[in-house]
Amino acid sequence: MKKNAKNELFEYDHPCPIRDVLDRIGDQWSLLILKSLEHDVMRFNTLHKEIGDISRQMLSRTLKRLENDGYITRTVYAQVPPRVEYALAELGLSFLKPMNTLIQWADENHEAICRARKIQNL
Amino acid sequence: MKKNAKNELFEYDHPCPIRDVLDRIGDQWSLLILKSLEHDVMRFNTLHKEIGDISRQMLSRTLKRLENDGYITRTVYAQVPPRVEYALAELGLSFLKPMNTLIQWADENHEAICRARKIQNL
DNA sequence: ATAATTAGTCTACAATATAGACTATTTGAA
DNA sequence: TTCAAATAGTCTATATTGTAGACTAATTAT
Repeated sequence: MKKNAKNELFEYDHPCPIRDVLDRIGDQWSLLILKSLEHDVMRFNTLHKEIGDISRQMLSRTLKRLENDGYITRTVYAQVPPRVEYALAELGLSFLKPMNTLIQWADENHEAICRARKIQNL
Repeated sequence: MKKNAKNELFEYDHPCPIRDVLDRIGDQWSLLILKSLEHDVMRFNTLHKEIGDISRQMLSRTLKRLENDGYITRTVYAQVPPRVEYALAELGLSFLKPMNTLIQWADENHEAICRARKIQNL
């Protein structure tokens, strides 16, 4: 078990970096959340509405994981009703580049995939 | 509902290409499978062993989806015991580029993520 | 007094994934 | 002959995960 810069214990789950990163951002929601934060700081409910079909529980969990991994920051303002803002952290910012390469590919190949895809319940 | 080149009906799920692509490859296993096929054609059981912690059912399902979307091909040889080979199709091949950009990022930032990460059950 | 607002949490239920037994068919060994 | 081995899955009972929507606390606006 190792320690980070702040002398906290941290995990080093997989010897394989791909696995380690994918286990976190390779889920249904992480990329969508990061993409939503690309241009703006966002509040919880705004994200919830923007993404549309995520449950509050999953949004909450995914945000916590992303924060814990250093992709985003969470800032609480001492107000009522509460104001909590999520923003990309340095790591999240640097992740935009490969993520957008992926998204660009998706854009370019969207039609090809739709054409290849037969109707089936898979 | 539209038709593809072979005059089959196909789905065009989302107006948003990112969603449409992510719904398919943004799961726990697709990227790992595609990565496994990068250099070699592979058989079912070989993939199962190589990935290690995927259940046969999920491997089977994910392969079907990847095939259905045109990322991979499935070739059955008339032998006993059966021989079924999975390989990257054109779309899967073209997907390697953005995927490897992502993987390279993962490699480069693996340590930073581990350092940022505190031990928690998230 | 009451409603509206926010960022979540909680709970009962629904959907999804897992492990591991099972299948059919042939070859090769005892 | 009879048995084991091999392959590509499927099936089923169980375990894990996700969902919808009610709920909370605190304050402002009506």
